[in-house]
Amino acid sequence: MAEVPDKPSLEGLEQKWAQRWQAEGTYAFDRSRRRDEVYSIDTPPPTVSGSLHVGHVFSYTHTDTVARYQRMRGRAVFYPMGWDDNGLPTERRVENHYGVRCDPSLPYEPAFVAPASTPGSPVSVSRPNFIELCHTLTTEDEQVFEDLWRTLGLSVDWSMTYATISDAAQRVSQRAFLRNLARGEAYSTEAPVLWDVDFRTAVAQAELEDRELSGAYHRLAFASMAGGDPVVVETTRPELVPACVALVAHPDDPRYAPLFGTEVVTPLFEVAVPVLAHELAEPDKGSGIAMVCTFGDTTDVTWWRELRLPVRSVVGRDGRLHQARPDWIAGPGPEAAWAELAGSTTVAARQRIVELLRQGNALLGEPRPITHPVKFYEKGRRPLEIVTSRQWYISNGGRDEGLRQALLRRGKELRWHPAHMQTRYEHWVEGLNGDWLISRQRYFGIPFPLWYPIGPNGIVDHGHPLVPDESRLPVDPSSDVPDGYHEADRGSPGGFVADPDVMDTWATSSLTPLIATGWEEDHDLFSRTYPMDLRPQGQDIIRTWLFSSVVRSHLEHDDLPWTDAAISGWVLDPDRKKMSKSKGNVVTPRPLLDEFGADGVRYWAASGRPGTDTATDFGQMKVGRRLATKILNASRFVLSRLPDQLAGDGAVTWALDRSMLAQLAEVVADATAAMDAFDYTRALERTERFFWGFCDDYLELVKGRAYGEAGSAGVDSAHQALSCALDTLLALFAPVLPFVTEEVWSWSKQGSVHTSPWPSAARLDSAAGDGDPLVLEVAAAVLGEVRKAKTAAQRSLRADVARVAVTDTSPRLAALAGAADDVRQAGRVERLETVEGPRGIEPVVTVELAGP
RNA sequence: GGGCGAUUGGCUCAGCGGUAGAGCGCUGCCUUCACACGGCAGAGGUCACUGGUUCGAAUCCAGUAUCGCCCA
Repeated sequence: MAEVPDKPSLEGLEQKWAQRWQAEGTYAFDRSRRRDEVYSIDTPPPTVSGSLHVGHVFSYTHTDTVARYQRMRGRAVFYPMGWDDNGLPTERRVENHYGVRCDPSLPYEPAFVAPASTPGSPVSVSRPNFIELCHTLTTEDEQVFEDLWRTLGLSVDWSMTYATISDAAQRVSQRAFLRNLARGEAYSTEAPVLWDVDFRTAVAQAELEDRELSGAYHRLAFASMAGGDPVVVETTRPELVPACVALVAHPDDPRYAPLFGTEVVTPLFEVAVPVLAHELAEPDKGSGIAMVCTFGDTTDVTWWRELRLPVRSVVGRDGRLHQARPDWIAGPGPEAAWAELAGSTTVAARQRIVELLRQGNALLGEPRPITHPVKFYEKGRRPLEIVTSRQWYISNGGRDEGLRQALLRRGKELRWHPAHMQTRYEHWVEGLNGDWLISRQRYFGIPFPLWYPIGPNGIVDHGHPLVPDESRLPVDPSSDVPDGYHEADRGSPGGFVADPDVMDTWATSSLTPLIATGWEEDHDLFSRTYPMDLRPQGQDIIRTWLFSSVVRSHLEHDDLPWTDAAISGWVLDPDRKKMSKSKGNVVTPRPLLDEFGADGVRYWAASGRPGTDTATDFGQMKVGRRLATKILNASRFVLSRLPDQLAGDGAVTWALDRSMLAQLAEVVADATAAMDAFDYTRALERTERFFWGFCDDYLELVKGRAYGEAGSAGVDSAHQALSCALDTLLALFAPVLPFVTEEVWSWSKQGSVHTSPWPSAARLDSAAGDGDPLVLEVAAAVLGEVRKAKTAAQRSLRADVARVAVTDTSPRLAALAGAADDVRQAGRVERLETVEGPRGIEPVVTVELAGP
């Protein structure tokens, strides 16, 4: 039966088995199984517009080892793939790829064909055309990802694939939003928001990052209306002087206490503003008194809100100062000053106003250069501005202490791997300072399923949005019409207007546990897969994806979306530097798979425990490939020795064989415990260490007997033990090395190793009977001494040995006796003598080689 | 500024209270009938530093330093 190739090879295994697995439905989810028999995985949907790098391979392999283990444990594994093709990253890629720019004012062109090559300046296209291009490109990108995943051997059920821009995902996303709205968890409000002037959209707290920027403190003189010396303010943003609404100092600051309640006059613009007290003013910073502008930074927003200050906005959504003169700037001097600044960017305005201040003797001394942290959108290139606009929010505990505490409790309920990642979650939730801003002023995304009534007076009523029935979802309010209205009512008094925004990507991807499991779309599937078991993801998106998913499930179902979260570490470049496109050190996975094979690359990936940063290590991939080759060859040896039908009663009787199985039983127990704790690395290490010993020692010791050289005694036992050990080892390696194990499995068996049962330590223990691990240990040690003597004498390992004398303790000699014949055969030893030493003696092995 | 993690042979890492481990690399040997994309063996470390707890610390505690990441 065994069809063992003469020259087994790893070449082509990926293609061969990927096709076979697909054709045979090896990884198909069995949806007849009950929830408690299912293992359900919330796979991170990769951003298909992003470039593939070795980090993807790393973390997705981790998840796959868990999936494969659970499958072998008898669970029906629900392991779908998703594509995150919705949102800003896709828009950017489409803009760059085709050289286009979306202009929502243009009409749809049915015959539009994308430019073949990137022209010099972007071509403006209508919103529907733009969205078509997004769909076209993401479809291509998804195919590239899927091909890679198949080559890597991810055991996903490809029939369950979802995309975050699909109709089903849009329905789920809009439905979840409408329910948030109905329960009062979603609301819109007009408020200051952080605004990226290049992307022209609001951004959420979770998407901010601080960057160190060089700037300068400018000392500005504000004349006091109470008389006396001017008040000196130090600011990094003098261009915001026209937006100044107050000065604040710390309430305990004796320098400014006498001024509280008085007014000062802003330089150049001659606006009277109050001097106020607030704890957030830092006496050590600059002159200790700050200019409050609407709005220069987030502290300004706090002061504006808590001190109930007016809004005097000067920066527009394009990042430029308004053209029109604000009405609080009046008089010849101020108006002339404004005219100098109107319409310019903040950077240009800053330069100009410094000159004007200097001319007006309001600038004291020269600007003092500093570096300071400035808030950026994580994908942005210019500092964020703060503008006031109407936006949609979902409660996330940032403004509701009860909800915050509930979400912190959810974080404690979740089992984190590694455990310390929970701290990241807690710190984030504790530090939230506002609700979750989910609206984005962009195009390729899921629209808010909302319209607003327009009063007879033409005023839009944002307080009473018109919502569709859930059965109508998904809706696009820009083309669909609210119930009870006609298209002709759009935009007219007494009619309606569509919400123009789309939801942020995270507002949809926070719902992947609901999208993947078919919430309200496929009740049967949902009942078998939700709540899910595992969320695997990167540590960088704990505050975004993980947290927002917890928020949505908590609000929608009052539960956690999964029981376990496995957080993977970073993949670093070969020099342990973090990979980034800008450094140009990104390693792409295709060439690695070609060079080392999927098993080799997976072996490297599996060396990274959850949460551990791991350097890209070609050496480890080479080692993995060598291990795969070794498995191939050792298996060929074992299987080619075995008869078609194992003879005898199937019992393992020989002491050495029983010893090996007893050792293997320990390995299985250890590996099983490790896999249960998501420690695939330890499971692999234990298996691998045993396997090399198995090859170096046990196979050498058993070789002669398995060949039948020593007569029939123990032949059946050897065959039985070899067969059992091989099956066990293949199963233990299968989660990490799916291709080589499947290939070898197919030489002697029907079906897939990946759907065979995970080995049982108890079964091996029972097969080992009274087997004592010490037998193989001592026999291997003696054999090792024999090899060492031959190596030292520069002789071939086949050289004959006249005599071996072993001095050791009684129990160890007794163990050796059980394998004496095997040791003599393997070492080509003529005489094996033993001398019993006292307890605690160090073993001594004397080897006398035969003549040359 | 606050927090989290790391610091073990040249490199990558395991060990986490009882005489320092693995792989890679390096050196030497072996053309062995499963494997030369191999095998066997050898050399190589005062476990970052300073204190403390303990009969005993790489392992527990405190502090210091360096590195990485997260949040201000």
